[in-house]
Amino acid sequence: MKKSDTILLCQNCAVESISIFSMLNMDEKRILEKSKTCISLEKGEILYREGSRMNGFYCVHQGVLKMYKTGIEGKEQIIRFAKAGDIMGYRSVLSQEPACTTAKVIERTSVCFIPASTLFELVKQNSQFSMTLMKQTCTELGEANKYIMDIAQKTVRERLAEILLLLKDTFDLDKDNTLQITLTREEIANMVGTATESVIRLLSEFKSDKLIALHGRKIQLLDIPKLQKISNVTFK
Amino acid sequence: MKKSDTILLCQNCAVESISIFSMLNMDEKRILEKSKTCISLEKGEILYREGSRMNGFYCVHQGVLKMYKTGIEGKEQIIRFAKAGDIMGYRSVLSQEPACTTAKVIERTSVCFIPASTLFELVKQNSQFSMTLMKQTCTELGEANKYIMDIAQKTVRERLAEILLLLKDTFDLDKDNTLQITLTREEIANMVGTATESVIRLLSEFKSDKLIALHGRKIQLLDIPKLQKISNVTFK
DNA sequence: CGTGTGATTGACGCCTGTCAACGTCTGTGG
DNA sequence: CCACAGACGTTGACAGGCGTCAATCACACG
Repeated sequence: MKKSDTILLCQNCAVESISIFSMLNMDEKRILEKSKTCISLEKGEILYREGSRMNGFYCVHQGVLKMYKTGIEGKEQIIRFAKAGDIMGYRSVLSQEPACTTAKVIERTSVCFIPASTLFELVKQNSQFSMTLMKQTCTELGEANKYIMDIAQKTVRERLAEILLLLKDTFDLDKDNTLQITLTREEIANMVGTATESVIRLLSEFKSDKLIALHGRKIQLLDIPKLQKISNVTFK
Repeated sequence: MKKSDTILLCQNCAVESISIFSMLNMDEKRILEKSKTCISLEKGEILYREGSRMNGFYCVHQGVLKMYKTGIEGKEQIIRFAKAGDIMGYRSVLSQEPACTTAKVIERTSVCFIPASTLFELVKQNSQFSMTLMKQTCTELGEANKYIMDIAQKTVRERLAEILLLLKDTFDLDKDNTLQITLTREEIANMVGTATESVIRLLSEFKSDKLIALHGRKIQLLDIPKLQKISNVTFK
C-alpha cells in the first residue's frame, strides 16, 4: 500500500499501530484509510457529548481525554480515560444508542474519526476484527462491574488509593514515581465519586503517612505496597 | 405462584425463541442443537462461580438467577439478574477472562450450556449473530456505566426507589402492581449497595408515605410516578 | 493589580453503617 | 403436637464517615 494516497491531514496518524486494527488485511486497511478523518483538539474541547447520536467512532492517536457522565446538579462522573491507541464511541455505534458519556480533552489530542458504515463493513468482513472488538467490550464490561462493587462497598479512602494505582497503570510513572497525568482535585473526586474537599483531605492524609508526595497537581507515589493494602482490604 | 410445573427437558427447550439465536439459519441452529446441554437447578444452587474458567456460556430457558460479585468480608454485590431468554457467562468466554460474577439460582431454573467452541464458530460464520451479540454487550456496558454514576452520586433512598422501578421493568407486575419477583431484604440491599437494615428502614418509610405496600416479601408499588421522582432528582 | 479558577482548611450535621436485642416464621425431629 | 433451631425481618442506639457551606489562600493571566 502506497502511503501517498493517505489524506494529508492524517499523514501522521499511524492507524496501523492501533492494536484493534492490527489484524486488518491490506484491502481493509485501505478502506479504513479512505474513510477516516483526522481531528485535532485543544485542552477543554469536547469531542462529543452524552446523548448525541454517533455516526462513527474515534481512535486516539495522541493526547488524553476524559469520558464522563453528567449526573445530579451537573456533577461529573468520570467513567474512564482514553489515550493513544484507545478507541472511543464504538459502544454507542454498536448498540445503536446515543452516546452515554461526554468526551472532553484533558491533554491536547488528535483523533481519527471513522464512520459507522466502515465499522459495520469491517465487522461483517473480518470475523477476527469482530472478535477483537468483542473481546475489548467484554473486558470493559468486566471492569465496569468491578467498579460497581468498589463504589458500593469501599470507603472513599480505599477508592482513592485504588484510583491512584489505576492512574499509575493507565498512565505510567516517570523516573521518580510521579504520575504522568495531571488532574485537578475535582477531576480526581469525579473519578472516585466523592466531594473535592474529601479528596484534598485524604490526599494530605496520605501525604502525612508518607504514602505520596504532592507537587502542585503532580502526585508522586512513595509507598505503592501500602497503597495497595489500603485499596484492597480494611482491617479494623 | 405455582412451582409445580415440571422442569422442561432439553428437547423442549426452544432455543429458537431466544432472541439472540433468532438470526441463525437452519444449519447453524442444528450445530447449536447438537452441542448444547440442558441443566436443571434448584433454588440456591450455583451455576458457576466468580473466578472460574468458563468453557461455554448459558442461555436461560426458565427461572431466575442472580449474578453477583463477592466483595469485602463476603458481602455480595448483585450486578444483574438473568431470566428466561437471557444469556449469561458469554462475557468471560469472549474476553477470555475468568468469570467476574457468581450465578446463583433464585427461582428454580433450567438453562442450556453451549460450549465456547460453538460460540466462536457461530461468531465466525454469521456476522449478523456477531453483531447482535456485540450490540447486547454494548447495551450492558452502557447500563453498567449508568449504574456506576448512580451509586456514586445518589443517596441510598434514591437508589432504592430506582431499584424498585428496575425490578418492575425486569420482572413486571401482576394485576395489583405487585412485583413478580421475591427477594430477601438482604438481596435488595446487595443490589442497592447498602446495609440490610437501611433497606428495611427505607422500605417502611416508603410504606408510611404510601408509595408501596408490603406483604411479606412481596412488594406492591402504589405510586410509581412518585418513586420515579424520588429516584431521579433530589431538590433540597 | 484586579479577576478568576483551583486548593485548602474548618465547622457542622446528617446519612448510613454497625452492633445488639428481639420478634416472626418455617421446617424438623422428638 | 410441641420444642427447638435457624434464617430472616425489625427496631433502637450510637458513632463516625463524608457531604455541604463558607472563608481564605495560592497562583496564573490579562
